[in-house]
Amino acid sequence: MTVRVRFAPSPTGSLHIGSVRTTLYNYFFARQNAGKLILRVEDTDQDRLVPGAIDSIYDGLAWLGVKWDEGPREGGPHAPYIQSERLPLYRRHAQELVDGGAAYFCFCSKERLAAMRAQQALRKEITRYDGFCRRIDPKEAAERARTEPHVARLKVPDDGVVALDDLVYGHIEWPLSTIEDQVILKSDGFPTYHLAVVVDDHVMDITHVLRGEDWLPSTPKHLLIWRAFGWEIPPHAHVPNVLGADGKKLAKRHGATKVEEFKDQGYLPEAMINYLALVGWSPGTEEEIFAIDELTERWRMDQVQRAGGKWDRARLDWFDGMWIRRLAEDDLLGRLRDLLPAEWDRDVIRRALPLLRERMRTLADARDQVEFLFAEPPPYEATLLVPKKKEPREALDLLVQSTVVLGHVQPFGHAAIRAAIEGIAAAEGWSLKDASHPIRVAVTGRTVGLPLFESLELLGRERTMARIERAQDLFEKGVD
RNA sequence: GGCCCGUUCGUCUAGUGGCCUAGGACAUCGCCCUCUCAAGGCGAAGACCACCGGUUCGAAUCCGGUACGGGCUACCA
Repeated sequence: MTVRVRFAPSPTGSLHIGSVRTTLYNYFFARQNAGKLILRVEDTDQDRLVPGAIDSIYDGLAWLGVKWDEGPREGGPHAPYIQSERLPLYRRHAQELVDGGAAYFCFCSKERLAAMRAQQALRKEITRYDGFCRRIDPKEAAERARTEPHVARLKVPDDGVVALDDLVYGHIEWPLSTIEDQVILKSDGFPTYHLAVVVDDHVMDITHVLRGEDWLPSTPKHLLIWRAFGWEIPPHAHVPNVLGADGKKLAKRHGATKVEEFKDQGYLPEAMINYLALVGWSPGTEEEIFAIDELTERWRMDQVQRAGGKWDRARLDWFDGMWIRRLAEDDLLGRLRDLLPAEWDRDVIRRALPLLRERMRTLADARDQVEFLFAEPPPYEATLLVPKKKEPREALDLLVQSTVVLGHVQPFGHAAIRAAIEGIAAAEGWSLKDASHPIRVAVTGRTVGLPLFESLELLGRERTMARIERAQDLFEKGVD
């Protein structure tokens, strides 16, 4: 039997990094078993649909490089893969349960249900459906169902237990007395999630249900539905959630949660995958840099953590830096393409790359770092040119000296430039560090940046000199 | 309230009865390297393994309880 797993997002928003992590685990599992990964869109709640959500799922996973075998756009033997397009299937199955006596029609109004729950809460009882419509004769119920609005509810036995041997969490039991007669078909004719997942997982031959831990509490409901149909229940594996820093489910208020936000911020998909895979799973060794194919090879279900993991941006940043430094030069350059103005000379950027890449946390950092090579430095105060413990006059002096010397350096390469500046520094009794400072500010407008001598080489003699001379002019007003 | 799950450095984690006076990584701090900033190297600090009790010659590891945290408790998924 070939392994078939699925990821089943609801199109209620943009692709969330928490669901990406779960999707990743499904992907690893499918791939390492030479199985199939299925994308199924669970849009049974028509009120919560968000336009563009499916695009976001496709875009996000495409960016990450996660591929699947069957889905809404790629089709497959069980199409359609969007639940709202499979309505007759669910209705038929709900009817089958009603006919078999495992489910029944319920005509209770929302008002009655609300009042009932309020009463129960008041008496400090468990709030659950009281079985009012269970007592209606099936024939009468069928008759009323023709004209009256109704839902279908699963008839849950009053006592006994349901149990699951979860591949991650182990054996779990639920007393049936705490589970209410679950709605399986809503009054708008749509199935609830509970009916739809079970029917689809069965019909689509899903061999392993691998999903987020937050589904654990509804699992007994699903188990009961599987049981009611008399279908064989596939193994289930729940994986812990990705949490916010406060330990609660990761949500918007914790900051960026959509993959597209990370893409836009210049993160590498490799880093995202690497980081995310390691929240909730560990190879059991001390290695931690893994490409998606290595993860696919190494990941094991029995190494999946049970406790939820907190989102840690700083750690993601570290992974991102590692991956930026691992990328081949051409590759890095390619990814920078859209982040840098087209008119910036790619050859210059390529030459700056070795200096640049160690200073990037994300791809978005590149622009700032190399901007001085293509544009004049932003305005700055003359005082910025003066190193600590030096006088403005001394700084001006040094700049003057440097234009003299840099005018003759041959060739205008970093080694010769360095030697020249070292020469001035020695003559003036300055440290190289201090001597570099005014020149760096003159040329870049900043006190920190790429290595200076290489930067000057990239800039070229003419522009270097022009900028240093302009810096000298700044002193005209200020000094004596 | 009820049901279920969880609990090893701030964070991600190693650890499946003796190798643990608990290892690694991120973050933090210091030193080195060094033209700045990074990167890199070295080092420090940081966890009485939630707590209490039991089993055992021996427990982070097994058992029970408690506490705390989380999830669910909808005609949401």
